[in-house]
Amino acid sequence: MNAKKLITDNLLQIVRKLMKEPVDAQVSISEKAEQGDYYTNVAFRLASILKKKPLDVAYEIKSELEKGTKSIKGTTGITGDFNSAIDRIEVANPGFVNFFLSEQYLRETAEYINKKGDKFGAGEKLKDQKVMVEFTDPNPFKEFHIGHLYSNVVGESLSRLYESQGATIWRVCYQGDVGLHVAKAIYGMQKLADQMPDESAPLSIRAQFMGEAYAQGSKDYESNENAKKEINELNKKIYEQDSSIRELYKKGREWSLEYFDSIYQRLGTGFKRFYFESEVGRVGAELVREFLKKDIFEESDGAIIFPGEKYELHNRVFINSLGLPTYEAKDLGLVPTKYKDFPYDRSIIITAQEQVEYFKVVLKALEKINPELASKTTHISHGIVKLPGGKMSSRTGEVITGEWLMDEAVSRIRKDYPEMNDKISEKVGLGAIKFAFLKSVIGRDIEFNFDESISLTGESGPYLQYTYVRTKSVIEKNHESRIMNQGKDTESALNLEELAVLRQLVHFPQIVENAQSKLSPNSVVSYLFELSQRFNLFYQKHRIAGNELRLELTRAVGHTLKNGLNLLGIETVERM
RNA sequence: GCCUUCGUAGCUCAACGGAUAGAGUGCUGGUCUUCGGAACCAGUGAUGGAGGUUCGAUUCCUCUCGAAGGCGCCA
Repeated sequence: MNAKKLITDNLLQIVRKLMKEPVDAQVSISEKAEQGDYYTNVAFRLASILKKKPLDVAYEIKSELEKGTKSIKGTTGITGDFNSAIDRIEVANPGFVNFFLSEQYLRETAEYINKKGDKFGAGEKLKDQKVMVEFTDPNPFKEFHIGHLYSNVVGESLSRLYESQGATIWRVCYQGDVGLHVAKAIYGMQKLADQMPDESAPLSIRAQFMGEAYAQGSKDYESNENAKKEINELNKKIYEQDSSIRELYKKGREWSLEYFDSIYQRLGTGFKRFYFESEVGRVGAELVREFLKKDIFEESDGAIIFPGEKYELHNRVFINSLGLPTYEAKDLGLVPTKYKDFPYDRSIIITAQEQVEYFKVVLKALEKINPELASKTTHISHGIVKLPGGKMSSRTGEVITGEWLMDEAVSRIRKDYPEMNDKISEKVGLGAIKFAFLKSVIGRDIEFNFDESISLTGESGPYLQYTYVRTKSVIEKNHESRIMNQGKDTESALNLEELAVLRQLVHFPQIVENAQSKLSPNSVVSYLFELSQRFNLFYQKHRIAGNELRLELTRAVGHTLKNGLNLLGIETVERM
């Protein structure tokens, strides 16, 4: 199955023969049909060392390869032999060596994929690895906005990519249940007490009330001196777990968490553990005080800071002058707490990019305290979701919530396709959102415009789901009409469109592996879209029913689309 | 002021240092005796600017212009 490995191994032998020093022989996927299925640029590297022309070296490599190629062991599945997998080798200006897969190999690929089914695309690179992934991180008492939704979609997809390579994943979520925002929300709850819904009210009503309460408290905090004082007092009470606010605190926290749970369920994320700031603050503060004695931290203006400036970063306060742990200290305390629960090989923390500089400092402090855990921790940042109408602000209540976006996408689908049932429109609507979020590189901002971003045609989630449905439908129809197979058609050459599809299918496992190591779900998105394009063109030009090879190919496309969409957290439907 | 990230078609996005910079959308014009038209085909159109490194630069380095984010008691 692994043609790339076959080429690489043979290439390495040749390189070793031509060169005294080891040179890395890279084999890449070609981008154009006339450039074959794989190419290597190794001739360029050799040329500068050998002081020859790249083109001459390329020809030399080609003839060496043609002279003696060996099969390799361990190539799973089909043809593990170079000569039957590779149809021909071509040299192209100014020194590329291109490899063309044989038709036999491509035909066998479709069979191979159908045998693998749901497992096609999976690898074992990270077998036995334990990875903890922290993402979404909304704050109780505040709303779940589209930024959280984006973070969730990114985190879920990265988790699935890790899982596809054999890793054991713990999804976790870290939430701020103490702090000024909570005080603001509780203040708002008190002020709006007469509007507070009953316990028995629907979740959406209670969640909406919490959003309003926070906005109210937030507004008053800035415009009203007395309110500000009062909220600061509330904040202290929260840390002290004062009985006067216990009821409201409990209620607000529960409502929020219940609401978040309903969202995770809808999105398909199963968190293994929820962490709260209230539980890691003390651990963090103790760590800071302990290492204050060892001069890792310093006292400054009554606070305890980490002197990031010593390491070309910036200073940050870990314990404020009131003696309370800041976010920094809490994050520090979170690390060993996590590790105790799940002794990971790698811990990934996903946040928006505004925390990039912040995390550099925290991780530097961690490095001084616990180098081992620091080396296992990676911070990954994603961009923010930008709205055309200006910035989103949760302080003023001008937010787009995650739920609103999901509902809006689903109702858009319902409007366009009224006969579709609710279960399907839900999957298609969420698919459109997830696709829109994952098609760009993680780390860049997303320019969000509902009409353009949540597309139902062209490069979109629904297009891929539609293509999947089409593969299913065609196979089903073929079955119903009992069109008998006209023979396996092994003699006639594959046509251009069949070739295009097969040559795309071959690369899926490599794309997945690469997407995991580069943390780029967007490369899976591009791949699946191109596969769909090729399949739809093939469908347009050729009749599938009654032709065994084409049916086999159609099935293989179906499996690949399903597996690929699954990596993006997008569900397929059988009908739409 | 300092630090980080980013400037690619009208718009939204791609492109391990590789070949003629790809898509979607928009606009123009086409395809149907429907195995699902949420489809398919053709045309249109781009690397902010100036240097440098390299066989080769959207990608790496320097400068410059522009945008976003961050910079001790928020998270």
